[in-house]
Amino acid sequence: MSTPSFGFRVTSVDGQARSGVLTTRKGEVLTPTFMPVGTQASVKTLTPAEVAATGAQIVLGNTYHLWLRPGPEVVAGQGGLSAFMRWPHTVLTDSGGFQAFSLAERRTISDDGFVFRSHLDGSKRQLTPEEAMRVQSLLGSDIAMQLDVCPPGTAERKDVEAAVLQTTRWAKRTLAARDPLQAVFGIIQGGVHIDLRRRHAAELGELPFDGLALGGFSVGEPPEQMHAALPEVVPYLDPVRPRYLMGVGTPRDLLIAVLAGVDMFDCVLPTRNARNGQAITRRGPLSIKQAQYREDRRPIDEDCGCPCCQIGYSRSYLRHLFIAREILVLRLLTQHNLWVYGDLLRRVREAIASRKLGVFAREWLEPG
RNA sequence: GGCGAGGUAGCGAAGCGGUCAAACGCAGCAGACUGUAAAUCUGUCGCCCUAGCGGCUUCGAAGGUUCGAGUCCUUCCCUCGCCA
Repeated sequence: MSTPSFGFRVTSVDGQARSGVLTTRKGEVLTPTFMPVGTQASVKTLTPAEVAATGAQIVLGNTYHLWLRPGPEVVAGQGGLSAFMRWPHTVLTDSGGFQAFSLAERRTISDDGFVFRSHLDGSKRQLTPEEAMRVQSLLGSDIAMQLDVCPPGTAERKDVEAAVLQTTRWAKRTLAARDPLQAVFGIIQGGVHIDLRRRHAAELGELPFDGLALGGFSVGEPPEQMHAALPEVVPYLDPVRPRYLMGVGTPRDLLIAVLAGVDMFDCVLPTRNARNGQAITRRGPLSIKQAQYREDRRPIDEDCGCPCCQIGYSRSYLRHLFIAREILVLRLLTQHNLWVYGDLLRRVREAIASRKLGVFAREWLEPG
């Protein structure tokens, strides 16, 4: 909690929700914040300036992917991840714990760590808590995540409990191996079990992490279970440290989580779904491929300030581009979706500052 | 005019006597996507419906052989190639 250049202060509180300022080596990040995902040192299809224009102040990179390719030494040789990808702002790196979940069939777990069979060439690679910290130090991210054990949403309680225990053991090893100049967040597991979550939050809260994350949500459990758990769990995370809900989510998920006291989010949903033809709007998702838009002259959303909507590209045109497999539409929809998230979080921060988050959230959560 | 190849669902293309409403690809339509192995994946894709080992109509046209024909025979129509 004494990492140089890293800090967090809460500036406004509205119920359980709070807005604040995260300070990193690169500058300030206003919270609540959404972090676009740039797994392989790139927010797919966009330049850093385009990402920043959506309102993002921090992006996420991935230990697992960059570890395998191009290798952390290459990135370090380029001056670190921010310099490498020409994103001059804050970068957070995920630890590879999620790949142990999403690539579960390609890895084994032991007390020491994970052994992956590389998805690139099949070679065996061992990722331990120490290796995850070594790699992230070389990547030079401003915030590193501990290696954790993320059980699927369908896991039985005893397996979730085991994951919690292992994650705590790894948390201690993580801190012993940390780069003292890099902020490090611990990851709380426990699935949808409130008691496990609270206990784990207390355990990790005792350790000198710079922030606390909630992992193991949106991993297959019904969204309502997460929605129900968040207000029961988030207030139990140390309020002086930033709280990060990993891998979440839809605009609705974000609002529910902010109301519960979450400060940071990341999710591939706006970027991946953009590339799969889905525009996210105030009124819900819009699948640009649908035949109903074939002759629709309207933009995705008249009230949106993103380049795509401001230029006035019609749904008809965007549908055509998508069906013709033109690359432009992937960029436009990615920008649009990230813009919607950036705009949403900006409004959320304003609403918290003026203590009107409840009203704001109701409007969003009950579209009509 | 002669010889050869061929006409199968919107398109391309399998099919060589029964289990063929007909493989596969494309196009079409719908859906999924939440710490990114994703510009990916899934379903559907002759017509009808009570949606089923359901009914009906199909494989250029007509006729025939057969218990049974997209598959065999005859004639006709049409494409493409080579030769005149």
